Amino acid sequence: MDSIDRKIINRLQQNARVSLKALAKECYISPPTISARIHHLEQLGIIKNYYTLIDYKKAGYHIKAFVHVKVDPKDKSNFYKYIESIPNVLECDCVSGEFSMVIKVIFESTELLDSFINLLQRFGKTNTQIVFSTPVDVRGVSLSEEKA
Amino acid sequence: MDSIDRKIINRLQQNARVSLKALAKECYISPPTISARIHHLEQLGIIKNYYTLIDYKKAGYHIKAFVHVKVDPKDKSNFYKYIESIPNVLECDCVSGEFSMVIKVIFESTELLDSFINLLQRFGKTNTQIVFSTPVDVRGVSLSEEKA
DNA sequence: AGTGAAATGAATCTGTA
DNA sequence: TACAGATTCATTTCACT
Repeated sequence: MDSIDRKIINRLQQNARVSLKALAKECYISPPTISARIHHLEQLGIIKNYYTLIDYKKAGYHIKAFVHVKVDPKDKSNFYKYIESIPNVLECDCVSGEFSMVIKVIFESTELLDSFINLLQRFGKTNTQIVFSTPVDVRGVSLSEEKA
Repeated sequence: MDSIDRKIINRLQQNARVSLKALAKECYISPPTISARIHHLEQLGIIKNYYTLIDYKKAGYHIKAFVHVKVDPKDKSNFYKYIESIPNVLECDCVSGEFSMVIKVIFESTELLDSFINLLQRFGKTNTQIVFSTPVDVRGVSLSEEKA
């Protein structure tokens, strides 16, 4: 991981569909080298996936929420299996604090969110935050492009 | 938005770098048509961005956390400007409940997270959840490909 | 690791239905 | 809206530094 790799990663985070040619120009190295570096970063697992961000509201998902669940440690593996299988789950993290799980979900309506929460109750107490607006939408980090 | 558009969106969410040719084959229509549909979806704002998901730990960001902040409504616009400018912020949502803001952040160390939280105090009371593990990492929704 | 030139393969443009 | 064929453009391979 040198400064060129970091520059490549930064550009790919901003736009995953940027061409090798454009990257080559910006990094002052040739397209074959860019290609080789990207493959290397993929192999190392630093680049995990190329993902398309869509407007969920325009796709009919009007409700976004963070659902917190207090899951008993012994139910964790069942919980993980269940939560993975729900397509409405956009992310799930195990965190410190009273509620051990944070789940980011989207639903077409509050009714569907409600029935999801009801199903979750079997794993433990829940607490839900409805999202009103998103001042900073899903984005990547800018890695420092200094030599370091 | 017909079933072909939904199929295109689903594939792009799984892999933003899939070729038009591959998409054309899977949707049983020609590459130029795929291209036109994608441009149309971009124009409508349904497709917002193509984004690369990286392994933050491997990039040196060992700490991920959700920071909740109780922001006074009159400070909101200052808060938005500030939070937008911090590269460590991966997402920020305005939510219901006692703490009006949820910020997803990554940092190289707990010390850097701590100094960020200190700076946030000027906007209001904070509460932080450190992420231990991520059972479901950032992903998209599968839109139904049925005719509907 | 890096390159330039050739070969391959993909995306766009033009015509047309 | 959709297509097929021609052109343009990007990506990969390869021989070489």
